[in-house]
Amino acid sequence: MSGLSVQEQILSTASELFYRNGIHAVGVDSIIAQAGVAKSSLYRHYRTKDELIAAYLQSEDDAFWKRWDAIALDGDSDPRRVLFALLTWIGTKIATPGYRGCPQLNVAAEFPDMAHPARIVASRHKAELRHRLAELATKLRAPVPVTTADQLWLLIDGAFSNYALLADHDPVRLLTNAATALLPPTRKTKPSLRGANSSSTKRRSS
Amino acid sequence: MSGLSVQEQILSTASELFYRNGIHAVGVDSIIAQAGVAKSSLYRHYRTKDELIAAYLQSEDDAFWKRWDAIALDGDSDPRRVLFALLTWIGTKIATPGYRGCPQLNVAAEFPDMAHPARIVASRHKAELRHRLAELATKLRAPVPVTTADQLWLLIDGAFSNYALLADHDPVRLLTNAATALLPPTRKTKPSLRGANSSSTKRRSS
DNA sequence: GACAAGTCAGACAGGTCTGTCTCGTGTACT
DNA sequence: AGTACACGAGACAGACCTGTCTGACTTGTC
Repeated sequence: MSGLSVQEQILSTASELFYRNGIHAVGVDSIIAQAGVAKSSLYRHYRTKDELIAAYLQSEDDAFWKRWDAIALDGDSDPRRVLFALLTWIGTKIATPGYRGCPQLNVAAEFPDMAHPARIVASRHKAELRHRLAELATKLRAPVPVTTADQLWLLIDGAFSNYALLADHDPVRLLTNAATALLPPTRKTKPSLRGANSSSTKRRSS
Repeated sequence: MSGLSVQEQILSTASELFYRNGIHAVGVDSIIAQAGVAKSSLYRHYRTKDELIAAYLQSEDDAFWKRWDAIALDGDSDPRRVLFALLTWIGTKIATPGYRGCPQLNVAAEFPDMAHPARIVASRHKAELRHRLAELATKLRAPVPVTTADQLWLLIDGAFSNYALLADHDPVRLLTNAATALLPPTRKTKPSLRGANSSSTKRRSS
């Protein structure tokens, strides 16, 4: 019924448990129980639990960029609209019930050792985010693209980190408004882009 | 020699170990060993480990606001200089060797349960940060103080979360530049341009 | 001196953790 | 038919976890 190979089943189950409960709170015994596989199967496909954690983050990384590309390569060539679509996607994720923050940041917070295999994946993920934002900022003709990219980066990860307190405060609008403030103003006297974008919602209350 | 009461010694040692290694990686046995106290003493002052974790975050909260007030109430009444002094403090912390991120965010990432006593302390801490930033934004005459405050909040926590990748990239300048871009311009000119001043400093190294 | 409380030291219970190992079964391929 | 191997089930080792309990020592107070 599952249609997944044993290895896929292990990774899929581990990912869900890791993300929902945190790494240290999830033992391999509960993973194999929920996945319905034998412990020997888990250790055949993953040499250690640490390796499984790294594989979990790697799969999250893959899924993240796949979705990113689906939005960025949507056919819309206007970089500003692309950025806002990406921020809308991220803000929507944060407001989704069951969301628990960025997996990469969560694991990084749990493992101080920068040499941990999962930590290496997480660092690479954030470096990639930084790189892609810099590309976007360049297309957006920001005066110093790397600086603008870093500002957007912190904004996004700050939103990820505070998902619990932000979910009720329209993170989409918060992110898009902030991006508008950080980006160079649109030249032509089109008065349309100042926050009316993507979130024509009501005024925030408090 | 320590001059600390047994309870203070326990909390101090636990705080250091918790912060450096993460909560789950630190057992009470290692805390009492390093603190040089008996296990019964620990459990006399703290009913459970969870309570000790909450006390740890509470003490970090206290220290954070004490330092914040020392900067904010320094005698300088210009809110813009106050904000920049605070951001400089935070950016400097991030670039300090041994820094491991915001304790509140780290613990929050490790404990999904919002009802966990430590999680309650962390939520209160971030709500307080949000509140104080809103006060500052009001003094700064931001058009919508709460929005500006939230943007600064995400910026700060984004920097905290990425301390490892940011330490080598001048977090002080990144934060202050971002704040400049987010705040209303200082000059009494028309409030039409924003963000153009973020590139007034010298070029980033990379 | 008597008593109470704080403390240290450590045993102990009951559970969980990661990782190894054995054994029996199914299955695909030759 | 024979072989190789992935797999499930589970015992097992050795370590670690939180929390309780006992006993001896010290200190302060009456």
